[in-house]
Formats: sequence, C-alpha cells, structure tokens
Amino acid sequence: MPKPTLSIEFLGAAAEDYLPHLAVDCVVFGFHAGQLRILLTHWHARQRWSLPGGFVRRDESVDSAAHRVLQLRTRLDHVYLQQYHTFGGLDRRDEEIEHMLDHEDGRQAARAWINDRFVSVGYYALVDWTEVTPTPDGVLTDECRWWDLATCPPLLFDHDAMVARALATLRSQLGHSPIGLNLFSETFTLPELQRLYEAILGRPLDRRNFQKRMRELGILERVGELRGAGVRRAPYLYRFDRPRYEQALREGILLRR
Amino acid sequence: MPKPTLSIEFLGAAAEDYLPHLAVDCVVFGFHAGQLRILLTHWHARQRWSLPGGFVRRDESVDSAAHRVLQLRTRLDHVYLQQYHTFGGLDRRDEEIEHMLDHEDGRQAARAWINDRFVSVGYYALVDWTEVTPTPDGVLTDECRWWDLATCPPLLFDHDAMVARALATLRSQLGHSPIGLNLFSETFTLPELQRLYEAILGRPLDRRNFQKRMRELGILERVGELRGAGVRRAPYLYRFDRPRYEQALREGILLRR
DNA sequence: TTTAATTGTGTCCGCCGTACACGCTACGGT
DNA sequence: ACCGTAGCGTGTACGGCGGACACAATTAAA
Repeated sequence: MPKPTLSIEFLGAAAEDYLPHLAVDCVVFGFHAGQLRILLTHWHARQRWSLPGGFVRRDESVDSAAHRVLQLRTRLDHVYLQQYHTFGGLDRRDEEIEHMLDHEDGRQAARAWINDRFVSVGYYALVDWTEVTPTPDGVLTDECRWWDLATCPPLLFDHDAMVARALATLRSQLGHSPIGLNLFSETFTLPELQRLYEAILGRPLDRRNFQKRMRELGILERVGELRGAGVRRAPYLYRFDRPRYEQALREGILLRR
Repeated sequence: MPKPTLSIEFLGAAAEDYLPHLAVDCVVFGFHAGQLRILLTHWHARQRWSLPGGFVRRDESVDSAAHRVLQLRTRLDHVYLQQYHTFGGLDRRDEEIEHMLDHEDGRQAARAWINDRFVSVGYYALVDWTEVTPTPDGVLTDECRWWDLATCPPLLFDHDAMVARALATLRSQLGHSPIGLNLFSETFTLPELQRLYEAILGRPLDRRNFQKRMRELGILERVGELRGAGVRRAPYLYRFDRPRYEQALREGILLRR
C-alpha cells in the first residue's frame, strides 16, 4: 500500500470543506494500574508526540468535530467529552514541522493550509482505556498510544500547557460531578476508585473518609465480592446506579475539597 | 461626514489581515443601582441588539483581540477579562442580517466574509461602569449602551445563550475569587457590595453573615464613614487592600456557597 | 495457628456556614 | 425636645460536613 501523499484529503474531504485556522485537540484521559494516562500521537516528520487533534468541517459544529476526531483516534462513539478552553496564542507553531512539511510530497495548497496559524479549541475526554483502539491517521502521525501522564515526553506546539490546563479543569470538576463512571468498565472496587481520585488530585486521600463519602452519595450499587485477588481481604465490586448517577450529575452535588 | 461603506476596513485594516470564521464576543458586566448590567450594541440593519464583538487579527492572539474589541467599545484598557467558552454551533447565523447585508453598499468580498459561518470565543469582563464610554462602531452598529440584565431584549444570534453561560460562569467563580474590585470605583460600602453579590447570585444574602465574612477575608480596608446619605445611619466606606486582594486571588480562597 | 496485608465501618472533633438579636446613628414628625 | 423609624455594625448559638483516627473482618502465606 503506497504511503498517502500529504494533503488534507486523508481526513476524508478536501481542504475547502474545512474551516481554516481552526483546530480541535483532545486530552483523552484513561486510567490503568493506578496511573492517569493520556492518548498521544507521534509525528514521524518530527519524531515527537502531540495530542490527537483535527479540523472542523464547515458543515459540523465544533463539538461534533471533537467527537469525530476522537472517534477516528479511539474508534469510540458517545464519549464523555468536555470543551474546557480555547488556545489562541501566537506561539502555537512548530517551525521544524512547517519546514519539513514544505519538503514533503503533496499539493502546495495543502501544505500552506496546514502550516498557517491555528487557533485550537481544547476538549478533554474520559474513557475506559480497555475499549479504546488507538489509531494513528497514517499520514502526519504514524503511531498512537497511551502514555503515563507522569512520564510522558514534552509535547509539540503548546500541548504541554493544554494538558496542564485540562488536568486543572478535571481537578476542579472532580468535586462537583461524579467522574468515575466514564473511566471504568462496568464494575470496579472502591480502592480502585480511590486510586483514580488520588491520581487526578495528585495527593493521597484517607481511605475511610473516601469510602464513607462514596457510600453516602448513594450513586453506587454493590454487586458482589471480588475474591482471590491476592494476599488480603477481597474488596467488594460496585457499579454505578445509573439513574441516581445522572441525577447527581444534573444536581451537581458533591464533594467540596 | 459620509456614512462609511460596508467593509471590514472599519476595523482598521483589510479583511486579509483577519482570521476568517473566527470572532470574539464580550459580555461586559457592570453594576449600578442594585442591578447587574451588560453593554450591548444595536444593529441598525436589524433593529436589534447584540453583544459587542469583533474579529481576530492574524498578528494578535485571541486574548489580545478580546482586549482590543473591548477597548474599542468602552475606551478602557487593562480590563478584567476572562475567556469562558467557545461557541461553535451551526445555528449561530442570522439570515435576515445576511440578507440585508447583501443589499448594502460595499465590496462583495467583505459582505461574503462577514456573512460566512463564525465560531466565536466568548469572554466576560467586569468593569466599573462609570469609567466606560460606550462607543458603537458606526458601521454595523449605531448605538452602544448599558442594559439591565433583567430587562434586556432578546439578542441576535446565540447571544442570549452566551450571556446565560457567562453569568453561570461568573456565579461559579464568585465563591473562589473576590470579584468586587473590578466592578466598583475606588471606594464602596458593604451594603453596596452585598447588593452586587445578590445581583450576581440572584438571591438575597444575610447582611450580618455577609459582613462578617467580608471582614474575615482581610482584603478590605475601612476608609471612613459615608455621611448624610439619607434617613438612616451612614455606612462605612471601604477600599480593597490591593496586596491582600491579589494574594487572595492567587491562593483562590474563599466563600463556598 | 499465627501473622501480615488490606478491606469495611464507626466515632470524634473542629471549622465554617447559617439563623438569629441587639445596640447604634441619623433624620423626620409630633 | 422627644421619640419613632429605617438602615447599619457586631456578636452568639447551632448544625452539618470534612478530616483525623481506631477497630473488626477477611484472606493467604509463614
């Protein structure tokens, strides 16, 4: 299969079908082995990593564009996805990428289009990483995979700042809406949920107070007991009580600090 | 003085100097006579009102564009201005305006530029209304003035939703940062400050608890007593203690509910 | 059987937000 | 001159929630 030439067509349409100068970028959070992770894509032209992003079709809303981009990189539909900030500085370009693209094959118009200034609307997503099929676009990026948030490399453009702000937003939201549902498969244990909260907040929580609060929220449903999990007492399994969970989301209750 | 023809030049430059499809709109909050007010501009072509807005130059950041737009409409520099959401739906057009612009004088390219789809980055500003000089652009809009938030007319485009979301953001911020500084002139009384908080929150507050909390914050400095203000005891005048105020802003302390 | 590790649950305390009462100051009416 | 009234300033009491903390239960390995 021949390598696709550089053009905007790899997105499935011609450049004229997209809004110029406008992009969406997604900070896709997952959780595994006690670590918060994000999905990154690798630019072969630069041998560095960036957030998955894309452009906005003229016939779709910006929110729809974010969902579409996320679907292309994860194969997931109906993801929890929140716009959190728009990045419009003048320092968002990467001259090396622009220089290298200028020497790529492909139509001059497409290169100029991509190399122009962009304003980017930032979204963050919470996903169950086991359901994700990381998928690079195969043109600008040749790899797409999870990175531990703590150990991921410096990113292209201003994407480090985008990640930092997404995480700050997630933290500030954590007390107001129950987040866990989107990051776990169907069932989970309270210690797992606590490790998630600790990973997001970046500080340890008291196990007893955490469990008490979670129980009092009334959005958890005990399913059974997880057995044979090691040299210790087995924790209970829980699932979210959907109606109560969504009610709590609407009312925006919860933990404060 | 002849009426300017319809073109993008009224902004001080040619259309090529601006990013197409991208706008900034500002919800400018003021406070007067116990009422929260916003600054609106009147479109003569449509005989209706909208938020003050503008476009983004290719050589300025989106934040700078918002400050510039605000300066043009208020003559104010260094305003407290916060980006809060980007509106990118497909339902943001006003067909009547587009139709009427098509029959205006002016270059066809400028009409097409303005009539195309726009994504708008929303900002809200807090200003001392006494310092504002409302200034219409004189081309698309012929009037610019304050409206009581409670009684302002339905706005053009999706600006009603933009105002609602700005107000919701302001409310949620109110507990985390001390807001008042930007909305008052140098000095004010605690009853005035309380009326501001009540106007933002949309509910009455207990006077005694409000004063106690404000005193305990340690960011107010008592100046003197306001005398002869009517048939009652005169309230004290306060000003903000700048160093402590800015420290509180950094630490993001404060009221919860 | 003992021990280590980890989970589930209850109690206590202190802070903060809320409800509430009283004294103070000015002016106007009598 | 006196008192009533309207609005301002301050203090006290209670309750709820979060944070610190102790103990019993369960499992598998020593």
